[in-house]
Parts: sequence; structure tokens; C-alpha cells
Amino acid sequence: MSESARNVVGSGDPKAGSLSGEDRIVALMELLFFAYRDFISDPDAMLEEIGFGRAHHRIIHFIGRHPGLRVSELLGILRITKQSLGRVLRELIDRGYVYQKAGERDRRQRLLFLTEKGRSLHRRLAAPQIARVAQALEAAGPDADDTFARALLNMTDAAERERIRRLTGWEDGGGNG
Amino acid sequence: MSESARNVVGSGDPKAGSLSGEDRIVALMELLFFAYRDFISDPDAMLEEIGFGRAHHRIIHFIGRHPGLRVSELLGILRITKQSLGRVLRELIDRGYVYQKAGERDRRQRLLFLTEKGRSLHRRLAAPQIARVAQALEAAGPDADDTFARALLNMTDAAERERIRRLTGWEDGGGNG
DNA sequence: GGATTTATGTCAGTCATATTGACATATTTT
DNA sequence: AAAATATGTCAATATGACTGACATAAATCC
Repeated sequence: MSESARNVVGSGDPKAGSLSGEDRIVALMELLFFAYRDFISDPDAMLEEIGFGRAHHRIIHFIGRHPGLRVSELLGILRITKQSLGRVLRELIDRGYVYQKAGERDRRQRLLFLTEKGRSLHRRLAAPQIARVAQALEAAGPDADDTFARALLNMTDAAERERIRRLTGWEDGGGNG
Repeated sequence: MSESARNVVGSGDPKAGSLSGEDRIVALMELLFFAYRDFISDPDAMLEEIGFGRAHHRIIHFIGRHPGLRVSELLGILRITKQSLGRVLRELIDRGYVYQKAGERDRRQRLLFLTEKGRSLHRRLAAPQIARVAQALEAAGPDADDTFARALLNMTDAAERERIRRLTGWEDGGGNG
């Protein structure tokens, strides 16, 4: 059962290609690595020009997608400490991409929003990624997006799935199997 | 066309859920982020205990999957500099997880292999990830693995796809659209 | 066979992003 | 009033990346 002794064979499996069983899964894991690597390469290049990094991108993205996000929610999403978030968020605020507003019901909260400058950057960063994913799903066949989303969601920690489903707004299109 | 003005509507799209168009793609991008985040969380925890990081994992993985890998190939796969690889690879060699052997045809090459200790770690790190992906694909429906693989492969830079296809051993199962 | 290129390694310095721990402040809840 | 909560900040440290420079051995070119 080690991942070296079942290559190329297929052992009667009617599935695609020459891989079967665990090797098939391992190949998918590598594809996930490469896909993610290239997925972040476009914004990475843009960010470098303005002296930002991936951390800035993630923050810009989630604030842009979820205006009024609380700091504690953002910490939970990114799974980093407040000290790590602090420095990057400070830069984004100081350079005019993000602003904060005290919560109305709870004035301890600092709700996060993008400025117009922030929204503009958000759009520029997202554009190549949206194009990349859209093209990939079209090329993957009809309803690939549903299958892709289900696979990704089921790959997250079970305890988090409901929260992620709500956050992303994803609803299953039925048609499972 | 900005990603704020088309939520929840659906606009007659027969597709699943309440999202349509660009918002749908953006939701998928977030799912990709969360899936990847959780996908690496299991090995991350194990690595921490022995004083290794993600960089060590990636190296262990690719050497384990492709024994005899050349240093230059590994650099290309990971897209890092030789200086970055150097320190981490040195640790793996010094602590007995990896060994090198000069190439027979070209004795400048240092072919990379896992020791038994390295293979053992490789297996332990991979196990939870294999389980996670296998479960996710089963839950995503029949043939989800083909669709998933096609989507991921098409998400990589086009110039690299053939190389990645060969490296992972993935072959398309036909049945596209 | 000497010059050049290639594959790899290494030293030194820097940067981005993460960590832990401690402490501060404002506000809400008990 | 006391305690808990949401957030911010200071300081020290670790990891993993970078650039640039230089070194060595082996292969290849002319």
C-alpha cells in the first residue's frame, strides 16, 4: 500500500488514464499544488510593484468581498495572529487602501472597508485570477464548477464547512451522485 | 461588471445556487483558498513537532514521488532559488532524511533520494492529505476526480501544462464536454 | 586541450510574514 | 464596580524567500 508499488498498472480499473488508487489521489494533490502556485502568480507580480505582498492581497480580497468585516472575523479567516495582521493592516490603512469604522451596535469593533483606491486595486488583482478560473472551468466541461466547488468545500475541515459556505455564499446545485 | 452589483439575483441562470457570473467564480476562488489552507494544515502540525516547515515538506514530497530527481528539476518545480533550496535541503540531508548520489551519465548532477527515515516521514505526512482528498472527491460525486483534475490542470500556466502532466503522470480520462 | 558552459554549492545580507508573550485601551456585559 | 471582550501595540524571534557574488567539478565546444 505504499505509494510506490502501484504505478502505471491500472489493474482493471475502468477509470481514466494509467493511474489508480492512491497514486491517482497523489497526482491530484500535486495538481492542486501547481494550480495554487500559478493561481497566485499573477497578483503576486502586480503586488511586488507597489511594495505589497500576499498578505496584503488576502486582506484586500476579504475586505473587498465582505465590506464591514470585523477584525476578529478576518483573523479567523486568515488563521493568523492579530500581531501578524496588525502590521499589514496598518500599512493598508496608512497608504489609503482600507479604512475602519466603529461598529454601531458595538463600538469596540473596528469594521473594515476598502477605499475607492482599495476597490480599484482589488479589481485589478482579481481580474487575472477570475479569468484564469473561468477559463479553467469552461475547459473542464459543463457543470465543472459545481463539482469543483463540492470537492473544494469537502476538502475543508468539516467543522468549518458551514461557516465557509455562508461566507462564500456558495449553495450546492444539487446533482451530486 | 464590478463584483458588487450582481449578487443573489441569478438573472434566470439555470445554474445552481444563488450566485451567477463573476460572483460564482469569486466564490470558487475563496473555496480554493480555504481548501488549500486546510489541505496543508495536517502536515503543518506534524512538521512543527520535528522542527521542519512547509519547505521541507514540499522537498520531501517531490523527492519521494520522483526518486532520483535532479536539483535543477526540483528548483523548477518549486520555483525558488537555489539559495532558498540550499538551506532546507542541507537540513534534510544533515538530519538523515535525504541523500544525494552523483548522476552516472553526468557526474555533476546530484540526484536526490529519500532515506528510509525520509520515506517514513513522507508517508506519515501524506496520509492525512490523501484521506482528505479521497473523501472530498467521493463526496463530490462520481467522476469528480476527472473534472477536478482537468480544472486544476487548466488553471496552471499553459506553457507549463505539458510538463506538469508528465510530472504528475496524469492522463485525461476523456469525457470532457 | 584549453576555453566555456553547466550543475551545483555556499557566503553574506536583506525582506516579508509569521510566531509568542506582555501589556494598553475602550467598551460591553455581568 | 468588576470582568470579559475587541482591538492595538511593543519587542523578540523564526522561517522561508530574495539578490549578488563567488567556488568547484564535470561536460562540452572549437
